[in-house]
Amino acid sequence: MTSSTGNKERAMAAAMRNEAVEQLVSLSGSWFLAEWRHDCRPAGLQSSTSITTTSSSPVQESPFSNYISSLSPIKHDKAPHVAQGFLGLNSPPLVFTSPRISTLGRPQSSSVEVHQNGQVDKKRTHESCILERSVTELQEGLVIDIKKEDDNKENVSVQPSSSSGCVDEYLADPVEADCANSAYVVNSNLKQSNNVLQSSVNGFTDSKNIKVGNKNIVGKEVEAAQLLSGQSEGSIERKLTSDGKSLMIENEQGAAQGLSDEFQKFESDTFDISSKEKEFENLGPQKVVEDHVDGCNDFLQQLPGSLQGVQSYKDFAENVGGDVDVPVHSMAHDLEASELQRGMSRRCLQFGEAQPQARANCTVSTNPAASTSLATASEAEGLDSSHLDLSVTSRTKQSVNLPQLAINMIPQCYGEKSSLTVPKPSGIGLHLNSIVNAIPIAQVGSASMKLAQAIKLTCQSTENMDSCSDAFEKVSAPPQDVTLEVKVSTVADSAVSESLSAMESTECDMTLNKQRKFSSEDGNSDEVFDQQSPKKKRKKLSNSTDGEGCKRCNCKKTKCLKLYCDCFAAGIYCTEPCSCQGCFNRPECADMVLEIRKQIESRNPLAFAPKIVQPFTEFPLSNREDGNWKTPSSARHKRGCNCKRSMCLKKYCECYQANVGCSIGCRCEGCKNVYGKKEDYCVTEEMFNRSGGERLESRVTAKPKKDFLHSELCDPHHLTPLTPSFQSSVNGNKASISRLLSRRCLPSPESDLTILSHSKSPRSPRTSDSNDMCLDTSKEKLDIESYCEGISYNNVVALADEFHQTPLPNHPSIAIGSSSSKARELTNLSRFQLDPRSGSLTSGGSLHWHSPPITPMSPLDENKNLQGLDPADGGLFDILEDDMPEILKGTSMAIMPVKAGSPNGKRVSPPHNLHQLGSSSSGPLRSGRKFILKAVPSFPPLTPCIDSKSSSTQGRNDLQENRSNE
DNA sequence: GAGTTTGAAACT
DNA sequence: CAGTTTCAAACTC
Repeated sequence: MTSSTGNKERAMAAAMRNEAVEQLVSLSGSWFLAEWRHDCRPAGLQSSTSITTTSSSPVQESPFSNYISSLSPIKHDKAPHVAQGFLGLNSPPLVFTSPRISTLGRPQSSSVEVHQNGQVDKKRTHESCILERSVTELQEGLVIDIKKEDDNKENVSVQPSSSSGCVDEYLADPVEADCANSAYVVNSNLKQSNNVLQSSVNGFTDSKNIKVGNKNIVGKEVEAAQLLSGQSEGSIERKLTSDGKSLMIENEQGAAQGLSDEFQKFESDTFDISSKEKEFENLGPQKVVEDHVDGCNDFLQQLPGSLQGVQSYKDFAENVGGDVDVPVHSMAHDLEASELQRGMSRRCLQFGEAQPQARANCTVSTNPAASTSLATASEAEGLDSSHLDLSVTSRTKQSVNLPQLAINMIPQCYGEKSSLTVPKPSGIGLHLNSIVNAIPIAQVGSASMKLAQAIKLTCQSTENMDSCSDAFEKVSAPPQDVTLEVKVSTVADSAVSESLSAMESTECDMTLNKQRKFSSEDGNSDEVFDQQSPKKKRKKLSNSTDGEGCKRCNCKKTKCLKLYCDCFAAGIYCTEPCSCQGCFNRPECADMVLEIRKQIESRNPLAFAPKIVQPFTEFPLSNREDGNWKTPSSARHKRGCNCKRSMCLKKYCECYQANVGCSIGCRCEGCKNVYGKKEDYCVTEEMFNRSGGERLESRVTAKPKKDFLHSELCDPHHLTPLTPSFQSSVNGNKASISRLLSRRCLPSPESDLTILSHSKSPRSPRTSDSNDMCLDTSKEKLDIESYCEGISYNNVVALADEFHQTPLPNHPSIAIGSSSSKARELTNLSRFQLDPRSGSLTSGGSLHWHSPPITPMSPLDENKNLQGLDPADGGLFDILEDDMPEILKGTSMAIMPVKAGSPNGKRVSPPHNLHQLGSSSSGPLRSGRKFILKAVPSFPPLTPCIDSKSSSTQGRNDLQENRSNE
């Protein structure tokens, strides 16, 4: 009887689900759902409907499946991959899944919600009716199915979940669902681990109580006399799962007097009903739960005798939480074995695979508390991991083009939400995993998994795609996105969960929103997942900050396509650790990223230049005799900071954050930078001026120090003193010179530094080459030397490479620094992506090099660079400087520090002086570059600092000495 | 974990 | 170009 009825019920449930799905679609009005339904649902539905093997088919059928199939790696991976990912996710799945599942369950929950809204009464009545039916049917073993049908009718969503009798009922009633979930959980737990069960049990006392009670009852029934004679264990389970209600009914009817007896026994048991009830209430934060509970309670109440029975059930359930669980599990186990494999299995199985998980998920989602309880820390971690895994996979797939279908299907997925979606998938994954782990049935699960992955991928990819397509449009419509995300996730989940999930997923979509509302407290699993988990990760990771180079961003609105994003600014793609939302800074969106970069560069060619530049020279200044430099390193912030309140003593200050001292370029107020005060820097400059004052003066003349540093320095010409002679030489060897220059100039900021270094560095006389080239002044030589010292470009590059996390392919970022091998610097360098090839930035001047970042343009080979650069072209030099390793190697020289570093970003036309100089020396320099000067405070070009310096430092003296020597 | 502060980036 | 707004990180509670 039961088996046949169960089949019928299943069929009914499937039909109901389909209808429900359609209804949901219509209701939702989201084309997405419709799309999904058409494309995917069939498979999912089928799977759901057809208990057994649907899983695989659905995947294939769905576009997603195609997509997945297209992705060979994924395919392979899918099973394993997904499984793993899910597995990883699995742990978390509880959380995720639950929400999703809950959403799935939600249908019920939704219905429940409706009930809450006012349909509760209906529900109760309905339940009562159902119960009555069940009473009769229970005997037959059909009760559950009937209920499902009823529930399905009323609640579109619910039934799907309940496809199989027991499951259906669980699903149908939120409470039941919860209970079912708990039961499943328990079962799964039994299969998987007791811990989960306990957590679930603890979390869902209500549902558990009910379910457990039922189960227990059932068990008792079975034990007692197997009230349902002839009923298979599965049927029994179904009855049990169906709810205490049915049991109650039975009790009332006396059909299951044995049960009643048992109930009485339970009552007699130590269980405190009141406490249970309290728990129940507590547990019932969610409307659904409450509704269920209420409904159950009401129903029970309606049934005079039932109440006690119910209470007993509750108590029993509680007991079950502890003692009962085991027996129940054992029972469930056995039953599961039979049922799962049988009819129940369908739902469960299909679910099955997903089922346990799905249920767990459902429970979680439905019952926030339950979810929370269920989600153990480990699980949460698992979720995170799963999430990570997903992200990883997505990345790995980055290149993969999502099928447009998928994209089309999920147009909205992109954007922040996409990110959200990802997690959900993970959730799915979890389900799958759990399924896989728990139940061998994996096949279906795998299929669903595949779908889920595909969906995820599509979502992500779509996001990317969309983002790409949309290009720069800002992500918006958060609300929609959310829903979409939910849908997506739900879809994925559904895929995972299979047929049931399909229906449920749609419902879930519907319900998710509600649930989220409900569960907002819990934190929407999805959202939480998306955000919180990332945050957590982020925090964890953030500490590490990738080891060094990479910071993890947490962008929410910029999509990681603006300089606000550290990753984007650093010319690297966002990575897993990032907790950014709607991130487009991914390989998938390389085109988009490039465009944006170009745009930004167009506005500020140096936008992507390393912020921290090491002076060519390590600067004598800092470490050298003078000792004036406090900064640990000679490095300085290219643009300088603009701190007003932090006094450059907090990480708000970019200089401080980079562990570099403030420089002239800084506009900070009250600078107390421990790494070097601006004043000190000025002093050094002064020294420089004095030592090389001539040059400086020529360069600086009009500009404030900063400007001076930035622009002038950048300009080789400015450096000029050298220029004339230098030029001559330069002309002869543009390339060489350019190289040299480039080196020096490397980073604009550096340029400043370089200049300083020049002035300061007097001491090191190193480079023979440099000597050759130029340098008129010994200083220059020194500078060069120092520069050479500090930098071995190659070293730098290597370091940078090492540190590269995810260098943008083309990113030309220059690692200037080379300076010594300081870890910090390295890190800095790592941040900047060096162009491995040339190491140089290409572009002339500020302009191009950016493009490279993304695109591998770097083409500029050194040669090109050199050529392009022409010593004359200051801009190129500036930019290139950094890059040119060869230069460093080879010539020493240089002198032209051009730089680029435009200080705050404002562009400055090349200083006239420079032009003059440059013109004389080499016109090109001037033309090319844009000088970005921050507003230089009104420093008299050098003077103020110089003045301050007066006291000054040995460095100056040294310089003077050097000069004198020369 | 949420809210505030800070300063860079972006916008007008 | 200056001023304002937006943004994300850093910081505080």
